[in-house]
Amino acid sequence: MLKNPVAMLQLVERLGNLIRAEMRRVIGQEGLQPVHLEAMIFLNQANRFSNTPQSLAEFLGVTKGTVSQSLLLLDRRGLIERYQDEVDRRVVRLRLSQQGEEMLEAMQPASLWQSATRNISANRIRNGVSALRETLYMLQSYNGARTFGVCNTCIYCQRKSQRTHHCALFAERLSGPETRLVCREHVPKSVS
Amino acid sequence: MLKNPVAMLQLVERLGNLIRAEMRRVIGQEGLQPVHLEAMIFLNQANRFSNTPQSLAEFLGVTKGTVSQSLLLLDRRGLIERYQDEVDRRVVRLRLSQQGEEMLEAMQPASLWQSATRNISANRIRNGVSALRETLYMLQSYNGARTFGVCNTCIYCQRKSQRTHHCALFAERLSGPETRLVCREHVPKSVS
DNA sequence: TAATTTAGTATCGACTCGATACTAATAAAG
DNA sequence: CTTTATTAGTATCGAGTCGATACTAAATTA
Repeated sequence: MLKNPVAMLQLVERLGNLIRAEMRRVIGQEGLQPVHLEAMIFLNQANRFSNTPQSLAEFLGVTKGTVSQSLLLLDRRGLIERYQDEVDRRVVRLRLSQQGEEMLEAMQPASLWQSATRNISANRIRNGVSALRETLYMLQSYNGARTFGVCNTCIYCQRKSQRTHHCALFAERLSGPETRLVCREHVPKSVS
Repeated sequence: MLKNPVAMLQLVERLGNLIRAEMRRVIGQEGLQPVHLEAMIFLNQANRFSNTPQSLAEFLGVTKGTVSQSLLLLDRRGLIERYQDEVDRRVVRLRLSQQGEEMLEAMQPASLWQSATRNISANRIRNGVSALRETLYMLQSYNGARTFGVCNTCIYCQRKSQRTHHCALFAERLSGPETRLVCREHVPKSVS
């Protein structure tokens, strides 16, 4: 019956709602919904093993049928491109279109948050990030959800030289920039 | 271009999505949506100055038209009761019905979160709560949103004796339990 | 007394979302 | 090899959200 964890939950819920409301405000005039912005943010960060409808559905926590509808809309609006995978011809690959990238760049969804956190001490934020991250990992492990972290925090990521890395799961080479992208197969190095 | 605040934003977004997905799971078989659960949680905590459709709309960050629809559904399901205010006959008062209270009690929406935070040090959680709270206050002040805090953290709440408090805004007496309810007119005592 | 504001409801259209049913490509089993 | 799963994705349906708009009725202001 600890009170602080409940307080944290309510803060996260309330902040989440405010973020969604802010998304609605920013994106509403484009005729989009919050989930569309979330999808675009994900596609902007997903690596080449994770830029599929299935992966996006897992990230958003919705069914593949639902995500298929949202992708239809984003495609109609010209914000994403869909193309078939060459190896496995069942899978569809997704990427932001030029227009999608420009829109995402233009609306800067994090700017308000940046202002809001400006006067909070770096140490307090670090502590907050740490507590939230740990909670997230626990919640994800409870329901078997993926962590969707970036490669350089993943147990499968091995540094080969100054500039090249290697993914032990997919057995493929990773460039430096690629190690900062989000992967659906991510397994966190340590749960600290 | 600080990285930690962005990390915190992404964590809050992701946790918010997971909480919504969990809500869907818990409440889906009742034929309800996440927003219905949020409304019920709010109504369970709202004080007698804040238990109205307007107040709920502001809390949820949606329009009064939208909230009116959700209330219609909750009413049809017998989870809330609506009654007219005696003084101002335009306003509708809301409260959970017996059945609504029982349902809310039964599904314990915070239980998974309690488990997830069990092994995090109290100090780290305190820091996290502090950072999140400050961010929330900043975001709320930016867009003029209400803080929706409990009376005993509000500048208008004055302690009269051991057991009775007084609200300087509404100029009314508050019982002890009432000072732990959420108010739409809440103004935080300090932004620390 | 008239004009304005406020609280709430009703209706419409676009979209989400889960459920179900489907297609097509791949993988597994015999 | 062929048959049988399994997997990735799409299509369709119904209930509901959500903003926008238009409305009613009560309260407030002029």
